[in-house]
Amino acid sequence: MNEVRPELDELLFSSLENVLVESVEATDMTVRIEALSTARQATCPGCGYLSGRIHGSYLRFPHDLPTTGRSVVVALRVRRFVCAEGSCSRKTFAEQVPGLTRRFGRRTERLRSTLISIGLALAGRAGARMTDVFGAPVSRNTLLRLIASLPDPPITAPRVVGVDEYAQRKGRIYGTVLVDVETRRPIDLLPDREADTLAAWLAERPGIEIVCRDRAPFFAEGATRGAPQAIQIADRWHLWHNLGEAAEKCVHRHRGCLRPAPAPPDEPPEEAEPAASSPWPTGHRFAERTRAKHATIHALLKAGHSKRSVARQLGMTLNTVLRFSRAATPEELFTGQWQSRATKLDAYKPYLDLRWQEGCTNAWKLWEEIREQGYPDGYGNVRNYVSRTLRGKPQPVGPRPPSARAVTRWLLTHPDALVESHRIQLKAVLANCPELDVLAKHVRTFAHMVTDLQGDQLPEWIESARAATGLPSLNRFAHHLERDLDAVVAGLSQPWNSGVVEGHVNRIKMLKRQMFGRAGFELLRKRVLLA
DNA sequence: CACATTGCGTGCGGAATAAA
DNA sequence: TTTATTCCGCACGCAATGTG
Repeated sequence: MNEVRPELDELLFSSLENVLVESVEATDMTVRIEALSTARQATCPGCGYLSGRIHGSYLRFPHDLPTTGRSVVVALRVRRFVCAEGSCSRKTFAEQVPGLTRRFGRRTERLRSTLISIGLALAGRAGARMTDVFGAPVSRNTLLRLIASLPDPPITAPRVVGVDEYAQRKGRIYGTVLVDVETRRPIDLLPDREADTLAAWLAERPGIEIVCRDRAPFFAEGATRGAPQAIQIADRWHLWHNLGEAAEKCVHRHRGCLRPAPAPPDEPPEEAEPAASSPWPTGHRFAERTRAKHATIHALLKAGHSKRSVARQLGMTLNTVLRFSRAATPEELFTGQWQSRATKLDAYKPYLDLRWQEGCTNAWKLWEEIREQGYPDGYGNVRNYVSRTLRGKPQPVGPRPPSARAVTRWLLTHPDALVESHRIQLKAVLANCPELDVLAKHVRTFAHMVTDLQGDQLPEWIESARAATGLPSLNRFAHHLERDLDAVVAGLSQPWNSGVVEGHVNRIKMLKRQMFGRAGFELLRKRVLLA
């Protein structure tokens, strides 16, 4: 046993000197390590002087890292020293084993730091559940308190700083994240998004040369006041994002142009379906009934039955049978008195067809829409039209038109990265609508500016975009850029990419989701900066 | 926040040890 | 032997830590 001891010290407290392990005993649930401190002297926490005069000793029981799911307790004999320093206010003090214990600590330092890591990664409740599994169960409060006790992370003075907002409570409470764009690390979190707060923060760090921000006015103002020496950059991520939003609005406005022009795909079905000339398309109930009757009557006549007998068998008037027998095809009979009579709905049918193609199959909603446009009658006829005519038609005559969002995505994707079929569809849409084609050209030149750092071309781009007719959202976007021209030109000319900043905003969103409800801003801040 | 647990500071007194 | 000093265990109250 005596030869084992030094090895146990090595194994259990390898990095610690002055700890001697006496014995280890394990039960089902716990492991108990008997150990004692062997240092000759200890430092008085009151005056800082070393003392070797032992006053007494006692056992303390710090919890240690669990092994194999069993909790570990060290039964550690520590000594109390007499402080010989006359000027010191205290008479005795308890020794601490550096790296193992701290004053008042109920856990070893390594268990403590492990719990802190769990807290930083998972925060309160989730972390507490983790510690159960881990074998050192603690409450969520303890984890949060451990995080709170962490020293404030040192805030470095960055050269290129990224600024963005994040939501603590979406729509209500917003804060500001600051990122060192060069090291890609978050440097600080501010509890609000006021220009004053940002200005004060920046003013304390005169070394800042470049501020990457979005075009929110409070950040522009804060940066101007707090870091007048710095170049402001409207970051490219946001520029591109905002362009995307403007583009989607434009496309949505022109959503009527998205249906591909009735070119090649529409012709073959027309040829393949000569019945298209018939006023009653297949699928219509009346037409089906007439076709069925026509077939039955002609079959019976061909089988040798007399017209009178057929009429008796089918419960029809002789006249009816005569009418059917004279018609060679059922289509000849599609000439009822209601046929091709004008209805009040006629004026709205093209609109209804369009909406149906767009995917709106809710008759009530369609009725509400055309009622807005002046349709005087009730819901009934609209329902009939939808259920008989539109629903009877196999809905997509030709491919469904792409959604505004899809077209926007194609517009914003580099042409080379676009799938073949999307490229063809996009080409068709642009050929169909000159305004969208203009939009596409602007998006492409903007993309070129963004990727090739061609900020000097911006004024020209803005002028052209503002003049583009039929694209008010693009005009507005260009107008906004013009108002922040210097920063945007800088953003398009500098290599700083602030996708980094956006990444951190997303990470905060995730951390926040794991954050114990009342833990508050300070804890969130520590987790963002330390985790 | 209220409450429980446990480390800490302190003094007391007996035992051990050293010096007179 | 007496006396001084140190060691050591104990009890008590305070305060830091931990829990729900």
